[in-house]
Amino acid sequence: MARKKQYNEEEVIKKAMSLFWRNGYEATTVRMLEKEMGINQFSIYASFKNKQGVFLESVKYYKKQLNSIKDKLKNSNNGVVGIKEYFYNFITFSTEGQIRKGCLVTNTVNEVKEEEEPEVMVELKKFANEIRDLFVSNLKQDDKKSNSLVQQQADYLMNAILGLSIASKMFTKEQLDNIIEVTFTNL
Amino acid sequence: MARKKQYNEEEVIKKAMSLFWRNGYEATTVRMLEKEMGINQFSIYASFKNKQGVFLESVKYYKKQLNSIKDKLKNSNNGVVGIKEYFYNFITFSTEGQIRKGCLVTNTVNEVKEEEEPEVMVELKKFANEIRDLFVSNLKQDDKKSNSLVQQQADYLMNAILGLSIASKMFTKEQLDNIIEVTFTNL
DNA sequence: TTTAAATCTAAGCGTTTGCTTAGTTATCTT
DNA sequence: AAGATAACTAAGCAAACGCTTAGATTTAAA
Repeated sequence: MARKKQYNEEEVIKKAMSLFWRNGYEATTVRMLEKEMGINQFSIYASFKNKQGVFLESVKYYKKQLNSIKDKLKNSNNGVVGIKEYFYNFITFSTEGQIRKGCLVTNTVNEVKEEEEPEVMVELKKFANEIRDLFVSNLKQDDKKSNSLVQQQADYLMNAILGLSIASKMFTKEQLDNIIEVTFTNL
Repeated sequence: MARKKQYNEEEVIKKAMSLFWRNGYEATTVRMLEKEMGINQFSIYASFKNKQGVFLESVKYYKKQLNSIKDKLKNSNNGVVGIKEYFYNFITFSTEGQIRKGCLVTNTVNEVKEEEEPEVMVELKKFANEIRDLFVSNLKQDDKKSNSLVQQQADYLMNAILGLSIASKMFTKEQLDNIIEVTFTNL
Protein backbone atom coordinates (compact mmCIF):
# COMPACT_ATOMS: atom_id res chain seq x y z
CA MET A 1 0.00 0.00 0.00
CA ALA A 2 0.93 3.64 0.04
CA ARG A 3 0.69 6.99 1.67
CA LYS A 4 -2.48 8.06 3.50
CA LYS A 5 -4.57 11.15 2.74
CA GLN A 6 -3.47 13.99 4.99
CA TYR A 7 -6.98 15.43 5.14
CA ASN A 8 -10.49 14.34 5.99
CA GLU A 9 -12.85 14.67 3.03
CA GLU A 10 -15.89 15.72 5.03
CA GLU A 11 -13.88 18.37 6.86
CA VAL A 12 -12.58 19.96 3.67
CA ILE A 13 -16.07 19.83 2.09
CA LYS A 14 -17.41 21.70 5.10
CA LYS A 15 -14.94 24.46 4.36
CA ALA A 16 -15.70 24.39 0.64
CA MET A 17 -19.43 24.66 1.34
CA SER A 18 -18.84 27.72 3.47
CA LEU A 19 -16.90 29.37 0.65
CA PHE A 20 -19.46 28.51 -2.06
CA TRP A 21 -22.18 29.78 0.23
CA ARG A 22 -20.56 33.13 0.88
CA ASN A 23 -19.26 33.53 -2.62
CA GLY A 24 -21.49 31.81 -5.17
CA TYR A 25 -20.62 28.96 -7.51
CA GLU A 26 -19.01 30.69 -10.47
CA ALA A 27 -17.18 33.31 -8.45
CA THR A 28 -15.50 30.65 -6.37
CA THR A 29 -12.29 29.67 -8.15
CA VAL A 30 -10.30 26.49 -7.67
CA ARG A 31 -7.42 28.61 -6.35
CA MET A 32 -9.74 29.99 -3.65
CA LEU A 33 -10.91 26.46 -2.85
CA GLU A 34 -7.27 25.42 -2.43
CA LYS A 35 -6.71 28.04 0.26
CA GLU A 36 -10.05 27.52 2.02
CA MET A 37 -9.86 23.73 2.02
CA GLY A 38 -6.18 23.74 2.93
CA ILE A 39 -5.23 21.24 0.21
CA ASN A 40 -3.91 21.83 -3.28
CA GLN A 41 -5.48 21.44 -6.68
CA PHE A 42 -4.18 17.95 -7.30
CA SER A 43 -5.84 16.67 -4.13
CA ILE A 44 -9.09 18.47 -4.91
CA TYR A 45 -9.30 16.87 -8.33
CA ALA A 46 -8.19 13.48 -6.98
CA SER A 47 -10.91 13.46 -4.31
CA PHE A 48 -13.81 15.17 -6.08
CA LYS A 49 -13.06 14.92 -9.81
CA ASN A 50 -13.63 18.60 -10.58
CA LYS A 51 -15.05 21.87 -9.30
CA GLN A 52 -18.59 20.70 -9.90
CA GLY A 53 -17.87 17.58 -7.85
CA VAL A 54 -16.74 19.72 -4.92
CA PHE A 55 -19.94 21.73 -5.21
CA LEU A 56 -22.24 18.71 -5.38
CA GLU A 57 -20.63 17.33 -2.22
CA SER A 58 -21.08 20.75 -0.63
CA VAL A 59 -24.80 20.68 -1.41
CA LYS A 60 -25.02 17.20 0.13
CA TYR A 61 -23.41 18.52 3.28
CA TYR A 62 -25.73 21.53 3.32
CA LYS A 63 -28.75 19.26 2.99
CA LYS A 64 -27.46 17.11 5.84
CA GLN A 65 -27.16 20.13 8.10
CA LEU A 66 -30.63 21.39 7.28
CA ASN A 67 -32.10 17.90 7.70
CA SER A 68 -30.59 17.51 11.15
CA ILE A 69 -32.32 20.76 12.10
CA LYS A 70 -35.55 19.33 10.68
CA ASP A 71 -35.15 16.11 12.66
CA LYS A 72 -34.64 18.01 15.90
CA LEU A 73 -37.84 19.99 15.29
CA LYS A 74 -39.64 16.75 14.47
CA ASN A 75 -38.56 15.01 17.67
CA SER A 76 -39.60 17.91 19.87
CA ASN A 77 -43.08 18.02 18.30
CA ASN A 78 -44.63 14.51 18.20
CA GLY A 79 -43.03 13.55 14.90
CA VAL A 80 -44.40 16.56 13.03
CA VAL A 81 -42.26 19.42 11.80
CA GLY A 82 -43.82 22.77 12.67
CA ILE A 83 -43.39 24.84 9.53
CA LYS A 84 -43.25 28.16 11.31
CA GLU A 85 -40.42 26.83 13.49
CA TYR A 86 -38.77 25.50 10.34
CA PHE A 87 -38.90 29.00 8.85
CA TYR A 88 -37.28 30.52 11.93
CA ASN A 89 -34.55 27.91 11.88
CA PHE A 90 -34.12 28.33 8.15
CA ILE A 91 -33.30 32.00 8.39
CA THR A 92 -31.09 31.47 11.43
CA PHE A 93 -29.27 28.73 9.54
CA SER A 94 -29.17 30.87 6.41
CA THR A 95 -27.39 33.65 8.21
CA GLU A 96 -25.37 31.46 10.60
CA GLY A 97 -23.24 34.05 12.32
CA GLN A 98 -22.33 35.96 9.21
CA ILE A 99 -25.28 37.80 7.72
CA ARG A 100 -26.23 38.37 4.12
CA LYS A 101 -25.49 35.06 2.52
CA GLY A 102 -29.00 33.69 1.99
CA CYS A 103 -29.65 30.04 1.25
CA LEU A 104 -26.92 28.16 -0.62
CA VAL A 105 -29.41 26.38 -2.86
CA THR A 106 -31.52 29.43 -3.67
CA ASN A 107 -28.40 31.42 -4.45
CA THR A 108 -27.21 28.79 -6.88
CA VAL A 109 -30.61 28.29 -8.55
CA ASN A 110 -30.51 31.97 -9.29
CA GLU A 111 -27.01 31.84 -10.70
CA VAL A 112 -26.42 28.60 -12.54
CA LYS A 113 -27.82 27.95 -16.01
CA GLU A 114 -29.61 24.69 -16.72
CA GLU A 115 -27.88 24.21 -20.08
CA GLU A 116 -24.39 24.61 -18.67
CA GLU A 117 -24.66 22.69 -15.41
CA PRO A 118 -27.55 20.24 -15.74
CA GLU A 119 -26.21 17.92 -13.00
CA VAL A 120 -26.12 20.79 -10.53
CA MET A 121 -29.63 21.91 -11.41
CA VAL A 122 -30.99 18.39 -10.90
CA GLU A 123 -29.66 18.37 -7.34
CA LEU A 124 -30.98 21.83 -6.57
CA LYS A 125 -34.46 21.01 -7.84
CA LYS A 126 -34.52 17.82 -5.78
CA PHE A 127 -33.69 19.90 -2.75
CA ALA A 128 -36.47 22.42 -3.42
CA ASN A 129 -38.97 19.61 -3.88
CA GLU A 130 -38.00 18.02 -0.58
CA ILE A 131 -38.76 21.26 1.23
CA ARG A 132 -42.05 21.64 -0.60
CA ASP A 133 -43.00 18.05 0.34
CA LEU A 134 -42.31 18.91 3.96
CA PHE A 135 -44.79 21.78 3.71
CA VAL A 136 -47.38 19.60 2.02
CA SER A 137 -47.21 16.82 4.60
CA ASN A 138 -47.52 19.34 7.41
CA LEU A 139 -50.46 21.15 5.85
CA LYS A 140 -52.24 17.84 5.27
CA GLN A 141 -52.40 17.34 9.05
CA ASP A 142 -55.38 19.68 8.92
CA ASP A 143 -58.24 17.53 7.59
CA LYS A 144 -60.35 20.55 6.82
CA LYS A 145 -57.97 21.59 4.05
CA SER A 146 -58.77 20.35 0.56
CA ASN A 147 -56.01 18.91 -1.54
CA SER A 148 -55.92 21.89 -3.83
CA LEU A 149 -55.75 24.29 -0.89
CA VAL A 150 -52.80 22.32 0.48
CA GLN A 151 -50.96 22.62 -2.84
CA GLN A 152 -51.75 26.31 -3.05
CA GLN A 153 -50.50 27.03 0.46
CA ALA A 154 -47.39 24.93 -0.14
CA ASP A 155 -46.55 27.11 -3.14
CA TYR A 156 -47.23 30.20 -1.07
CA LEU A 157 -44.82 28.97 1.60
CA MET A 158 -42.20 28.10 -0.99
CA ASN A 159 -42.47 31.62 -2.33
CA ALA A 160 -42.06 33.04 1.16
CA ILE A 161 -38.99 30.95 1.93
CA LEU A 162 -37.41 31.81 -1.43
CA GLY A 163 -38.04 35.46 -0.61
CA LEU A 164 -36.50 35.05 2.83
CA SER A 165 -33.30 33.80 1.28
CA ILE A 166 -32.83 37.08 -0.53
CA ALA A 167 -34.43 39.19 2.20
CA SER A 168 -31.96 37.78 4.74
CA LYS A 169 -29.25 39.61 2.82
CA MET A 170 -30.91 43.01 3.05
CA PHE A 171 -33.23 43.04 6.09
CA THR A 172 -32.60 43.04 9.82
CA LYS A 173 -33.37 40.03 12.00
CA GLU A 174 -36.40 41.89 13.39
CA GLN A 175 -37.80 42.57 9.95
CA LEU A 176 -37.34 38.93 9.01
CA ASP A 177 -39.18 37.84 12.16
CA ASN A 178 -42.06 40.16 11.29
CA ILE A 179 -42.21 38.81 7.75
CA ILE A 180 -42.51 35.27 9.07
CA GLU A 181 -45.28 36.30 11.44
CA VAL A 182 -47.34 37.94 8.72
CA THR A 183 -46.69 35.04 6.36
CA PHE A 184 -48.34 32.60 8.78
CA THR A 185 -51.40 34.65 9.69
CA ASN A 186 -52.70 33.64 6.26
CA LEU A 187 -52.83 29.90 6.82
CA MET B 1 -16.52 67.45 -37.29
CA ALA B 2 -16.39 63.77 -38.00
CA ARG B 3 -18.17 60.53 -38.63
CA LYS B 4 -21.56 59.78 -37.04
CA LYS B 5 -22.34 56.79 -34.79
CA GLN B 6 -23.89 53.99 -36.83
CA TYR B 7 -26.04 52.84 -33.92
CA ASN B 8 -28.59 54.25 -31.50
CA GLU B 9 -27.41 53.99 -27.90
CA GLU B 10 -30.83 53.29 -26.39
CA GLU B 11 -31.50 50.59 -28.97
CA VAL B 12 -28.28 48.73 -28.23
CA ILE B 13 -28.83 49.08 -24.46
CA LYS B 14 -32.23 47.50 -24.86
CA LYS B 15 -30.52 44.49 -26.41
CA ALA B 16 -27.81 44.45 -23.75
CA MET B 17 -30.44 44.54 -20.99
CA SER B 18 -32.18 41.55 -22.49
CA LEU B 19 -28.91 39.60 -22.51
CA PHE B 20 -27.95 40.55 -18.92
CA TRP B 21 -31.45 39.65 -17.83
CA ARG B 22 -31.41 36.20 -19.39
CA ASN B 23 -27.81 35.50 -18.53
CA GLY B 24 -26.73 37.29 -15.39
CA TYR B 25 -24.05 39.95 -14.97
CA GLU B 26 -20.84 37.95 -14.62
CA ALA B 27 -21.79 35.25 -17.11
CA THR B 28 -22.39 37.87 -19.79
CA THR B 29 -19.09 38.48 -21.56
CA VAL B 30 -18.13 41.47 -23.64
CA ARG B 31 -17.86 39.16 -26.66
CA MET B 32 -21.50 38.14 -26.12
CA LEU B 33 -22.50 41.78 -25.76
CA GLU B 34 -20.79 42.52 -29.10
CA LYS B 35 -22.98 39.99 -30.90
CA GLU B 36 -26.20 40.90 -29.08
CA MET B 37 -25.75 44.65 -29.41
CA GLY B 38 -24.53 44.36 -33.00
CA ILE B 39 -21.54 46.65 -32.43
CA ASN B 40 -17.95 45.74 -31.64
CA GLN B 41 -15.92 46.11 -28.47
CA PHE B 42 -14.37 49.43 -29.37
CA SER B 43 -17.80 51.01 -29.79
CA ILE B 44 -19.07 49.47 -26.55
CA TYR B 45 -16.16 50.93 -24.59
CA ALA B 46 -16.41 54.26 -26.42
CA SER B 47 -20.10 54.67 -25.59
CA PHE B 48 -20.34 53.14 -22.12
CA LYS B 49 -16.79 53.14 -20.72
CA ASN B 50 -16.78 49.49 -19.64
CA LYS B 51 -18.92 46.42 -19.00
CA GLN B 52 -20.21 47.87 -15.76
CA GLY B 53 -21.26 51.00 -17.64
CA VAL B 54 -23.30 48.92 -20.07
CA PHE B 55 -24.95 47.19 -17.14
CA LEU B 56 -25.79 50.39 -15.27
CA GLU B 57 -27.45 51.76 -18.39
CA SER B 58 -29.33 48.49 -18.73
CA VAL B 59 -30.68 48.86 -15.19
CA LYS B 60 -31.78 52.39 -16.00
CA TYR B 61 -33.66 51.10 -19.00
CA TYR B 62 -35.21 48.30 -16.93
CA LYS B 63 -36.37 50.82 -14.34
CA LYS B 64 -37.88 52.97 -17.06
CA GLN B 65 -39.89 50.03 -18.40
CA LEU B 66 -41.17 49.05 -14.97
CA ASN B 67 -42.01 52.66 -14.15
CA SER B 68 -44.05 53.09 -17.29
CA ILE B 69 -46.09 50.05 -16.21
CA LYS B 70 -46.50 51.69 -12.80
CA ASP B 71 -47.67 54.94 -14.37
CA LYS B 72 -50.28 53.15 -16.45
CA LEU B 73 -51.66 51.46 -13.33
CA LYS B 74 -51.67 54.81 -11.56
CA ASN B 75 -53.61 56.57 -14.28
CA SER B 76 -56.26 53.88 -14.47
CA ASN B 77 -56.85 54.00 -10.70
CA ASN B 78 -57.30 57.63 -9.52
CA GLY B 79 -53.60 58.29 -9.06
CA VAL B 80 -53.02 55.33 -6.77
CA VAL B 81 -51.07 52.24 -7.74
CA GLY B 82 -52.93 49.08 -6.75
CA ILE B 83 -50.26 46.83 -5.29
CA LYS B 84 -51.94 43.60 -6.23
CA GLU B 85 -52.15 44.79 -9.84
CA TYR B 86 -48.51 45.83 -9.58
CA PHE B 87 -47.62 42.27 -8.50
CA TYR B 88 -49.47 40.77 -11.45
CA ASN B 89 -47.74 43.12 -13.85
CA PHE B 90 -44.41 42.50 -12.16
CA ILE B 91 -44.49 38.78 -12.82
CA THR B 92 -45.82 39.29 -16.34
CA PHE B 93 -43.00 41.75 -16.96
CA SER B 94 -40.53 39.43 -15.25
CA THR B 95 -41.35 36.61 -17.61
CA GLU B 96 -42.02 38.76 -20.70
CA GLY B 97 -42.55 36.10 -23.30
CA GLN B 98 -39.65 33.94 -22.29
CA ILE B 99 -40.14 32.33 -18.91
CA ARG B 100 -37.66 31.60 -16.14
CA LYS B 101 -35.59 34.74 -16.05
CA GLY B 102 -36.91 36.41 -12.89
CA CYS B 103 -36.33 40.07 -12.12
CA LEU B 104 -33.13 41.62 -13.48
CA VAL B 105 -32.46 43.51 -10.26
CA THR B 106 -33.18 40.62 -7.90
CA ASN B 107 -31.01 38.32 -9.98
CA THR B 108 -28.11 40.72 -9.79
CA VAL B 109 -28.50 41.47 -6.07
CA ASN B 110 -28.13 37.76 -5.55
CA GLU B 111 -25.06 37.51 -7.72
CA VAL B 112 -22.92 40.59 -7.37
CA LYS B 113 -20.69 41.20 -4.36
CA GLU B 114 -20.78 44.57 -2.64
CA GLU B 115 -16.99 44.73 -2.27
CA GLU B 116 -16.33 44.09 -5.94
CA GLU B 117 -19.06 46.17 -7.59
CA PRO B 118 -20.11 48.87 -5.11
CA GLU B 119 -21.49 51.17 -7.84
CA VAL B 120 -23.74 48.41 -9.12
CA MET B 121 -25.00 47.57 -5.63
CA VAL B 122 -25.86 51.21 -4.95
CA GLU B 123 -28.13 51.27 -8.00
CA LEU B 124 -29.79 47.98 -7.15
CA LYS B 125 -30.53 49.05 -3.58
CA LYS B 126 -32.02 52.32 -4.79
CA PHE B 127 -34.28 50.32 -7.03
CA ALA B 128 -35.43 48.02 -4.22
CA ASN B 129 -36.16 51.02 -2.00
CA GLU B 130 -38.26 52.66 -4.68
CA ILE B 131 -40.48 49.60 -4.87
CA ARG B 132 -40.75 49.42 -1.09
CA ASP B 133 -41.72 53.12 -0.98
CA LEU B 134 -44.46 52.37 -3.48
CA PHE B 135 -45.85 49.73 -1.12
CA VAL B 136 -45.63 52.05 1.88
CA SER B 137 -47.45 54.92 0.19
CA ASN B 138 -50.19 52.57 -0.95
CA LEU B 139 -50.62 50.95 2.46
CA LYS B 140 -50.80 54.38 4.09
CA GLN B 141 -54.01 55.07 2.14
CA ASP B 142 -55.73 53.00 4.81
CA ASP B 143 -55.97 55.34 7.83
CA LYS B 144 -56.72 52.48 10.19
CA LYS B 145 -53.22 51.09 9.74
CA SER B 146 -50.60 52.23 12.24
CA ASN B 147 -47.22 53.32 11.00
CA SER B 148 -45.51 50.22 12.33
CA LEU B 149 -48.09 47.96 10.68
CA VAL B 150 -47.49 49.72 7.40
CA GLN B 151 -43.74 49.12 7.66
CA GLN B 152 -44.31 45.50 8.60
CA GLN B 153 -46.65 44.86 5.71
CA ALA B 154 -44.29 46.63 3.31
CA ASP B 155 -41.50 44.25 4.34
CA TYR B 156 -43.87 41.33 3.93
CA LEU B 157 -44.72 42.48 0.40
CA MET B 158 -41.06 42.98 -0.43
CA ASN B 159 -40.38 39.45 0.68
CA ALA B 160 -43.22 38.16 -1.49
CA ILE B 161 -42.03 40.02 -4.57
CA LEU B 162 -38.43 38.87 -4.04
CA GLY B 163 -39.76 35.34 -3.78
CA LEU B 164 -41.80 35.78 -6.97
CA SER B 165 -38.67 36.68 -8.87
CA ILE B 166 -37.17 33.26 -8.12
CA ALA B 167 -40.51 31.44 -8.16
CA SER B 168 -41.20 32.75 -11.67
CA LYS B 169 -38.29 30.59 -12.83
CA MET B 170 -39.67 27.37 -11.39
CA PHE B 171 -43.47 27.69 -11.10
CA THR B 172 -46.28 27.79 -13.65
CA LYS B 173 -48.26 30.94 -14.32
CA GLU B 174 -51.22 29.43 -12.44
CA GLN B 175 -49.13 28.72 -9.37
CA LEU B 176 -47.77 32.26 -9.43
CA ASP B 177 -51.31 33.64 -9.63
CA ASN B 178 -52.32 31.53 -6.64
CA ILE B 179 -49.32 32.73 -4.65
CA ILE B 180 -50.29 36.33 -5.28
CA GLU B 181 -53.87 35.66 -4.20
CA VAL B 182 -52.83 34.09 -0.89
CA THR B 183 -50.26 36.83 -0.32
CA PHE B 184 -52.99 39.49 -0.37
CA THR B 185 -55.65 37.77 1.73
CA ASN B 186 -53.91 39.23 4.78
CA LEU B 187 -53.85 42.90 3.97
C1' DT C 1 -11.06 69.75 -52.19
C1' DT C 2 -8.53 69.51 -48.39
C1' DT C 3 -8.13 68.56 -43.58
C1' DA C 4 -9.15 67.28 -39.00
C1' DA C 5 -11.62 64.53 -35.95
C1' DA C 6 -14.48 60.81 -34.58
C1' DT C 7 -15.94 55.90 -35.72
C1' DC C 8 -14.95 51.83 -37.37
C1' DT C 9 -12.24 46.93 -37.84
C1' DA C 10 -9.34 43.62 -36.11
C1' DA C 11 -5.47 42.10 -33.80
C1' DG C 12 -3.53 41.44 -29.44
C1' DC C 13 -2.29 42.65 -24.50
C1' DG C 14 -1.88 40.77 -19.68
C1' DT C 15 -4.52 38.15 -16.37
C1' DT C 16 -7.30 34.52 -14.71
C1' DT C 17 -9.91 30.49 -15.47
C1' DG C 18 -10.45 25.04 -14.83
C1' DC C 19 -7.61 21.36 -15.21
C1' DT C 20 -3.22 18.33 -16.16
C1' DT C 21 1.24 16.54 -15.84
C1' DA C 22 6.07 15.57 -14.43
C1' DG C 23 8.57 14.60 -10.64
C1' DT C 24 9.21 14.09 -5.43
C1' DT C 25 7.86 12.29 -0.87
C1' DA C 26 5.73 9.33 2.36
C1' DT C 27 3.77 4.91 3.91
C1' DC C 28 2.21 0.20 3.76
C1' DT C 29 3.38 -4.71 2.51
C1' DT C 30 6.70 -8.07 1.95
C1' DA D 1 15.43 -2.94 4.36
C1' DA D 2 13.34 -2.86 -0.28
C1' DG D 3 10.01 -2.07 -3.47
C1' DA D 4 5.50 -0.71 -4.87
C1' DT D 5 1.93 2.52 -4.82
C1' DA D 6 -0.65 6.37 -3.71
C1' DA D 7 -0.46 11.31 -2.09
C1' DC D 8 1.91 15.14 -2.43
C1' DT D 9 4.29 19.79 -4.73
C1' DA D 10 4.72 22.93 -8.21
C1' DA D 11 4.95 24.23 -12.75
C1' DG D 12 2.43 24.88 -16.80
C1' DC D 13 -1.29 24.16 -20.42
C1' DA D 14 -5.04 26.04 -23.58
C1' DA D 15 -8.96 28.84 -23.44
C1' DA D 16 -11.56 32.82 -22.09
C1' DC D 17 -11.78 37.04 -19.63
C1' DG D 18 -12.01 42.60 -19.71
C1' DC D 19 -9.92 45.97 -22.04
C1' DT D 20 -6.48 48.55 -25.33
C1' DT D 21 -4.20 49.90 -29.38
C1' DA D 22 -2.81 50.62 -34.33
C1' DG D 23 -4.49 51.71 -38.51
C1' DA D 24 -8.15 52.22 -42.05
C1' DT D 25 -12.57 54.65 -43.09
C1' DT D 26 -16.10 57.99 -43.00
C1' DT D 27 -17.95 62.58 -42.40
C1' DA D 28 -18.50 67.54 -41.75
C1' DA D 29 -16.43 72.04 -41.47
C1' DA D 30 -12.90 75.20 -43.67
